[in-house]
Amino acid sequence: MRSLILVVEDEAPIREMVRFAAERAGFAVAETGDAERALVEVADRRPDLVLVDWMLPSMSGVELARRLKNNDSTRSLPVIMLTARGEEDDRVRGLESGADDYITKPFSPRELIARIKAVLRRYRPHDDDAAVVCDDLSLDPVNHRVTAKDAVLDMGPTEFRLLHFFMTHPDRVYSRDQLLDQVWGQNVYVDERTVDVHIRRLRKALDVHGHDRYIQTVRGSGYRFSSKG
Amino acid sequence: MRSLILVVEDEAPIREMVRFAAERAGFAVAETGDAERALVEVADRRPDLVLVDWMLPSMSGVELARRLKNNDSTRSLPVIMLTARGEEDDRVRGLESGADDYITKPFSPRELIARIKAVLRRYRPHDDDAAVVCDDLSLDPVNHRVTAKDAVLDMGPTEFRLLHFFMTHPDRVYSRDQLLDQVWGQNVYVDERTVDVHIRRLRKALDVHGHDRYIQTVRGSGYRFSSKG
DNA sequence: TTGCAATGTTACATTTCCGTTACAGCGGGC
DNA sequence: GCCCGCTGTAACGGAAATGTAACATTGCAA
Repeated sequence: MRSLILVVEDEAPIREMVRFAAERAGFAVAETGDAERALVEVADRRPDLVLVDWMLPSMSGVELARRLKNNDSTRSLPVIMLTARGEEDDRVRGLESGADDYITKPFSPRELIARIKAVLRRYRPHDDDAAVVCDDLSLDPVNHRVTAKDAVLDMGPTEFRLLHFFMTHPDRVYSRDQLLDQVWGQNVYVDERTVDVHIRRLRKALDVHGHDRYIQTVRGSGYRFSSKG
Repeated sequence: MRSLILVVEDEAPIREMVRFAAERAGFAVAETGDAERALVEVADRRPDLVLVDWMLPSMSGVELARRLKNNDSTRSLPVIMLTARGEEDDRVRGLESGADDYITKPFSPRELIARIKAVLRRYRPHDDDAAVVCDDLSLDPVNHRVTAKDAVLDMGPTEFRLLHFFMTHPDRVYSRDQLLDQVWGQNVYVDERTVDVHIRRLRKALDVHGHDRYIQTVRGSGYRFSSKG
């Protein structure tokens, strides 16, 4: 049985409707009205999906979504945002915060189910937390640590996620768009050239002694990580 | 230059805004108010994306999306639906009809661009990525790499696309015009003699040892790629 | 063979793409 | 509050790729 967590302020109609719809779709529903509490629930229950109301007492829904997406252990958790505001700027901020989709209130149970299914369908589950080894490199997702020949490499979070993606998908060219999708998130709208900069930073971090031979540029297409030097 | 087709009834604000946003994002915009006409435009212009208004005179946007998704040649074409607020049931039908996303009016240029980019990013992996092998040559579209007897051949992007087309259409004569259409694009006009130059460059790249026997000149007609030496 | 048109080859200016650096904004930790 | 690390954007310079033109060569026909 799949499960979802509903984070919503005290709004009886919404709560009842979501419960009705979700249970019809085969989801177990847990709910809380407090964002801090929601973080604990997520860690505890490990749900398949989180529904977050835009307005929350202690923390905004945007902030909650952002926190979930900034945490490595919850990044792969789909988040749908509930919002009453038709003001488009807020909706963009909702998407940019990392939410995978949003629904504008009022909405029907049918729409909710359709969106849940759509999000789960297009969501690709992240790889598990197994350590990854390529040639001389060893990456430990749990401890956020990369070592090359017993030397611990220093890099930022984005560079780490980028390297993690590369090491789990080696020897294949990825466009900047695809990398943004996979490493930054599907609803993040940043300039493609940002990838270049982080590639540079990652190369610098990997370049312990001598030239980095892992990341290759494929002109006009993107970048490729080579598993064997 | 990427292009999109906007299918919308006579609504000047929407049309102007989409045009503004799309051009800023580097899209050429073609528009029509008629769904039947849109199907023709799609076949003709082969756009990268279609924006469909939910309300259309001759055919509903839902119906148009369904038709596009039921046709093999247009199935991989991303469709975004534009819909007025408050019709959540319709929005569900929009998603179920096969549209890849929808935007609720009113929306900002920023949101539109974000959604367009997200949808295109999602679609990129559906590119044809089957390896092609002819005689001694092996072409890998994913890695943009060509090998001949374990030797990696070095060539530019245009030469690569040219060779890719040849290897997927061997043993047939193509005129310079046809090659420009297939390899450069339908609405790009460059001098026909440019083909000669790139043929030359490709021949040079393929000419590892001895004379290249793959590309033959058919005087007065064009070039032919021979699958077997 | 000669002449002409088609094609091969090379050179070069322009454009596009990428590496690199600098910097401002933002959030977290103290 | 302040400092500091991380992030995304902009700007600049250089390298690769492209398209055009000029010249050389080939092939066909008269």
